[in-house]
Amino acid sequence: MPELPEVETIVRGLRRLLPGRSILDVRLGKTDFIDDPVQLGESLPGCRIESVTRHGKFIAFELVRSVPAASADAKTAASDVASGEARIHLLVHLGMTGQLTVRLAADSTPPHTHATFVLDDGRELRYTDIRRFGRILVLADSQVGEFRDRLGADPLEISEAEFARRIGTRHARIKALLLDQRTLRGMGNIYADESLWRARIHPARQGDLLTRRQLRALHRQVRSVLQTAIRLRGSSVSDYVDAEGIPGRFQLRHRVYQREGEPCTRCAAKIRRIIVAGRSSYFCPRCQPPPRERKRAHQSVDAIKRRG
DNA sequence: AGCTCTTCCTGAAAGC
DNA sequence: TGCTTTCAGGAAGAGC
Repeated sequence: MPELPEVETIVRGLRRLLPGRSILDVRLGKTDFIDDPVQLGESLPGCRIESVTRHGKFIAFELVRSVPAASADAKTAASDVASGEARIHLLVHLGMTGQLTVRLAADSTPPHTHATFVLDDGRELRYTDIRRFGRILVLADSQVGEFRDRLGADPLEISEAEFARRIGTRHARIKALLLDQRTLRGMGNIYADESLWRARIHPARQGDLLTRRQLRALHRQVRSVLQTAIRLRGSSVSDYVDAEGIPGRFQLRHRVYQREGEPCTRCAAKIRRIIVAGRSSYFCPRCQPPPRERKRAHQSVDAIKRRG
């Protein structure tokens, strides 16, 4: 499943292929995962791709209209985006099984290809997504700031102090916090588990019960794991491939993810799997000791004491 | 308000 | 063997 390193790898690939190209046509299959398919089809043709960036797990294409929208009639003129505003943004989230690839128009189209952006150089940008957990939306230039602000900090850019402020003040379990895109943008299940193992923190620990030392270790390991994964072009589990259809190699470095029952590479204890925040969470029961089972009242007293 | 649970979807794998 | 059931997971929205 694509998380920050996979999306970053895809963005870097697309960045070499797309800026300068124009979108001639949009073809859609199933559209239940697209915010406004009519708007998507009407507002993109005639746009030139200026840049490709990443907001958390969203891939963002900055588009500039080089010719007037074909259907700028009274009906579509009411729409913010179609009404001739020059700069718009196409945002794509890959969900679980989404793939965004650039192929020659003549190349065969794989099943579950639900959006095809026909380019002006004989190629196509294709969105393929078996489960359709992804999302495609178009935003006016004026809406992008607000959209970004609803997401949390980028884990590669966040300072240790900001990390501690966002995580160390929260009651939720650390695994839930790492997965919450409004806290940090871009973390997913694989890198949450791998970071927690490296920082020796149990996934069910509460954010506000982590020590300063643990917060510091987690901040460091989150960044380290993500940077290493980007270097190896992401993790290919399930069906992830980058913009050129190439799989990543970080899955070979996984220490806990999908290793239930196998020995911990640090201490040889058997890796366990539990459900935290509705997600499979893999951890080493010896390196990552579980929080003590305590009654709620005792937890509160402890939390107050710890805060001093 | 803040946190957790449920739901969407498909294909792989387990179960019978 | 072959059909049926179960499960995985990102994030919106419901529920507590």
